[in-house]
Amino acid sequence: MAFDPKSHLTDLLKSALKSVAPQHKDAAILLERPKQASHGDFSSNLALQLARALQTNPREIAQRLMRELPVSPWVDAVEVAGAGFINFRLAAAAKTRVIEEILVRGADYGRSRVGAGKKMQVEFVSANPTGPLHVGHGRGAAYGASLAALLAFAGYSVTREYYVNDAGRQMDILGLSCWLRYLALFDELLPFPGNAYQGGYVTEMARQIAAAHGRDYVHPAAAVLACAAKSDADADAHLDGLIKAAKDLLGEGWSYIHQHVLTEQLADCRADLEEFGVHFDVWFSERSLYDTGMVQMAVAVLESKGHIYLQDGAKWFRSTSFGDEKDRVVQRDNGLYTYFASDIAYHLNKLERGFDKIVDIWGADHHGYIPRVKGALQALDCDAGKLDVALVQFVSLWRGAEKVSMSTRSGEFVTLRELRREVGNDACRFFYMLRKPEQALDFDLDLAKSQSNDNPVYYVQYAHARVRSVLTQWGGDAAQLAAADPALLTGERELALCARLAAFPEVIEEAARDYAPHTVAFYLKEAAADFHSYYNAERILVEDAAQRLARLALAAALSQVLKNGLNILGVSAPESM
RNA sequence: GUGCCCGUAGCUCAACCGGAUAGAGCACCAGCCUUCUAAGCUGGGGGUUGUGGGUUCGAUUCCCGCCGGGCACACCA
Repeated sequence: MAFDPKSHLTDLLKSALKSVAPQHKDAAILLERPKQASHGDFSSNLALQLARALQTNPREIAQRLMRELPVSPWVDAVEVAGAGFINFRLAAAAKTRVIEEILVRGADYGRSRVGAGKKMQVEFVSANPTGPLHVGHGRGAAYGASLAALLAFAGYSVTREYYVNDAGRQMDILGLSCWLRYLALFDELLPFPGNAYQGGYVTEMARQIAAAHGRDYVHPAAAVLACAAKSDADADAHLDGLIKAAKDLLGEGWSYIHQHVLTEQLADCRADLEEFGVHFDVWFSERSLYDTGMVQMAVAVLESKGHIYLQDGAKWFRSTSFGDEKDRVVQRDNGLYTYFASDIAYHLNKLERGFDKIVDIWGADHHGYIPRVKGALQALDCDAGKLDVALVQFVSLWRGAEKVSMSTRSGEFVTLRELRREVGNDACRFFYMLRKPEQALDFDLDLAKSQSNDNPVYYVQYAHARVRSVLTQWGGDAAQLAAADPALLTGERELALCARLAAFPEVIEEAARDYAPHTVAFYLKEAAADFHSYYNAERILVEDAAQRLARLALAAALSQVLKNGLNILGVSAPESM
C-alpha cells in the first residue's frame, strides 16, 4: 500500500493518545486539511474533543499530545495553535510522493476499497415511457450515472437499473393517444382529449403504424364514440371510456398498438440516454411483477402478517403503523392493484436479489412516498435501512433572464435531446453536477453554451488539454516520467498542487459516503484552478532536464486526476481544445 | 393546515459527519500574450450566513419559534 500522509499522522496521534489518555485510546481521530495555509498541511482537533472528558484545558492536552508524538521523518513541524488545534507541517518529500503514486496507478488513482465489494443498486430515471425524456429526467440521469460511477470507483459492486412502468394506465393513455391520431389519418375524426398525450411524437408513431399496417386498425369514429359514450362530464372517465372502447373494438390489435408505442418509446429513451453516456445494467419491467405473481404475493404476505384491512371494497395497507400519515390502498375495489402495490413487490424483489444497499433516485415531488415504501418493507420484515432515497429537485431552464415554461402533459417541454443538441453532452453533464441534488437547479442555456471562462466545464477540460499539449511538445515517452526527482519540486504552487492531488482519494470517499458527486465537480474546478495558476507562474519545459522532468511529472499527474474525476462525471477529457 | 427541501457577497453557488480570519465564479475596477493553448493568470473592493432564542470552549452547520420561496399531501403513476 502506498504511503499516505493522512493515515501516517493518524497513527502518530493514536500513539500519543495512548500515552496521554489511555482510557480514550479509541477516540476517533479526525485530521483535516486547513483552509488556511498558515495552519499547516493537516490539523487535528483531538485535544478539543477530549477537553470535556478529561476536564482539562484543551491547549494543555494538545501540548501533552505533541510531546508524546513519535518522531517522523515525514513531519517537519508540529505546533499547538488556536483553541487547542494540533497543526502538522509535512516534509516536502511527504507531499510530492503522491506524484509517483498517481503515475503508477493511472486510471486507478483515487479508487477506493471502502465499498468492500458490497452489492449496491442504483435505480434512476425510471420515467414512464410515454414520451421523450425532458430536462428534469436529464438531471436524474446525470446524477444517477455519476453517483453509480462514483460508488463503483469507491469499491462498491454497482448495478444500474431502470424501472419501466409498462403496466399502468399511463401506457394505456399513450396507446389510445396514438390510436386516435392514427384514426385521424384515415379521416375518422374524434375530438382529441386534452388529457391525452399531445406531443408530435404520438402522431409520428401513428404514421409508422399506418405505413406498416394500412387500415388494419381503423374503426368508424361513430362506433368508437358509441362504445365510449357514457360520461362526458368527467374528463378522466371519458378517457377511460375511450380506452375501453379501443380495447373492445381492437382486440388483439390493441395489444399490438400498446406494445408498439411502448417499444418505440423505450427504444427512444434508451438511445437518448446512451448518447448521454448513461448506461443501465438492468431494465426492469413492472409488468413482469404481475406476470410472475410477485404483486399478488407481496400483498398476500402483507395480508398474512395482518397489515391489510378491507374498507369500501378496497384493500388498504396500514402504513400508519410505520410512520406514514395515512393508510394506503394497494388493491382497488375494481380488483386492480395500485402502483404502490407493484412498487412494494418491486422493492421486495430488489432486496431478494441480495443487494446490501439500494438507492432510489426520485424526483423531489415523490418525497411523500418514502414513508409508505419503507413502511411496507418493515411490514414485510425486511431491513428498511437498506433502502436510501435520494431526492432530486426540479430544473428550470433559463434563456438569459427569461424562464422557459414547461408542462409535460401539454407537450410544451424541452426534451433532454434538445438540450444536449443545444449545449453539448459534456456541458450538460457537468452543469447538472454543479448543484447538490436536493437543491432546485436553474439551468442557464446561454451560459452552458458560452465558450468562455464563465463556463466551468471548459475551464476544467482546458486544464487537461493544456497539460496534454505540453507533454506533446516535450515529445518524450511517458515512461520516463517515473524517473523524475520529486525533490526538485519546491515551489509553493507545486507543493500546493501536490496537496490537492493527494486529497483526491478523500474527496472520492466522502462524495461516495454522502451520495454527492457534485463535490467531485467542485474539486475538479479547484484542481484546475491550481494548475492554471501554476502554469501562468512557472514554465514547465525549462532548459534544466531534471527540473523539466519533475515538472512534467507533476503536470502529468494533475491531468490524470482531472481525467479520473471527469470520467466519473461522464465528461470527456480532451487532448486538445 | 400538515410534512419535506431551501434561505450565505449585487448574481449563481461552496464550506470537509460543530472548528481557527465564512470561500469560489460571474459582474465591477486595475494589470499580464515576440517564450509550453489568453476557453488562462495576478491584484482590488464587496458579508450582522433571512430573523429571534437555545445547546457549548466554539454554530452557516445541531434544537425550537417566526419570516420568505419551492414541492408534496389520490382507490394517478
